[in-house]
Amino acid sequence: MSKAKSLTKPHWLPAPDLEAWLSLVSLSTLLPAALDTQLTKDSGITHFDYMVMAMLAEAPDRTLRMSELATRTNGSLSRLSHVVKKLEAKALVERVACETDGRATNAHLTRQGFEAWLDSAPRHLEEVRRIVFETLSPAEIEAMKTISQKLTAKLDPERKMVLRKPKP
Amino acid sequence: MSKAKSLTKPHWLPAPDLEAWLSLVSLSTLLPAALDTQLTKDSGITHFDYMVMAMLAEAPDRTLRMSELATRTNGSLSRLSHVVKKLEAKALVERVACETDGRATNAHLTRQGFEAWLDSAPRHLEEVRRIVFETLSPAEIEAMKTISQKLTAKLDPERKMVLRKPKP
DNA sequence: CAAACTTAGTTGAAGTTTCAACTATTCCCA
DNA sequence: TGGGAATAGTTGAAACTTCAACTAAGTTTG
Repeated sequence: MSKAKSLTKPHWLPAPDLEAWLSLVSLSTLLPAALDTQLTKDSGITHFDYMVMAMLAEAPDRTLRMSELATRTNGSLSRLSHVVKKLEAKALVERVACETDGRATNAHLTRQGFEAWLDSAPRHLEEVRRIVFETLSPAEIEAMKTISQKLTAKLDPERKMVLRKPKP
Repeated sequence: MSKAKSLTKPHWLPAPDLEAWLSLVSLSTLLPAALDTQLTKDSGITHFDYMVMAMLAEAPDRTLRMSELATRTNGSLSRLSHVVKKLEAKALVERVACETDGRATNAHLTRQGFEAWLDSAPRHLEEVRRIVFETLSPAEIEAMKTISQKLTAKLDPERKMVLRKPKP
């Protein structure tokens, strides 16, 4: 007998794989939310703001090209541009035209921005320790690193997610 | 000699731990973005929309309480309410007042919503396979599950992130 | 049983992110 | 060398999420 369009539900992933997948989805939903909550509450910044400041703080001269900063924070150039504008309004970052390339802009973490980052870091890292390093064994931490690196490599094969293809 | 406020950078995480942590941060930034991109392009929905429909599709009667649905999708009730309103406007979901509890609302996946989900699932799962299951060994998949479960347990100790504490 | 509290959900505003369009500069190569 | 293509970045609008305030119904307890 012929069947009408089937209403069978597509668990098209074997049950154990589905469970593993959903646990990863939960993690990548809850983790960013938790980091934003902690940083907003304690320091009035988002986790993305924190990462922007952290990457600048570690860079020579506390300065990076916008596009390099976008790559290091895994953000789009547009997202970064909006966020840097906001941080500039708070005097935490300033933008300086690049002298050797007229198209480029350098983002520079101000002294005040550096100190704000320095202030926020201990409580943030405390939270990171609490969530991750108190929870996992050294072997699990190593596995987490390997797995995360393999997956991000698949997600961003060129190590450059800031790619933008214009229309034909 | 006494020092002014130190400007030493706080790598307050041992280098190997920092590397492991940053790889997890990258993953939980890039993964949701990749899922949204695939689903938006192929099916015009976000990953959160997909999860809402998936959870309803698997539920008896394709129906769940809003608060239960929020828990299963790891979203806030407010976020869910906005999204269900949007999906209702597309006739993919409908809201039905609960008869046994006057405060509660049931979300129900319409026939049309179920078919839309069914249409989107194969391409989505193809992407999930490509990203995760083609990339990791069975042992790594198992490790990913264990690690994700431990971390989400730490992030959401009550299995109920929809908690809201009113002011004193 | 009624006041106080808790639970369930919605809403509008504010903040954030994405998307597409745009400007300006540099690179390439014929 | 000059014109097209690629690169770097910005912007405003639309879409999405969070936050705080709010309504309404159920629960508890003095």
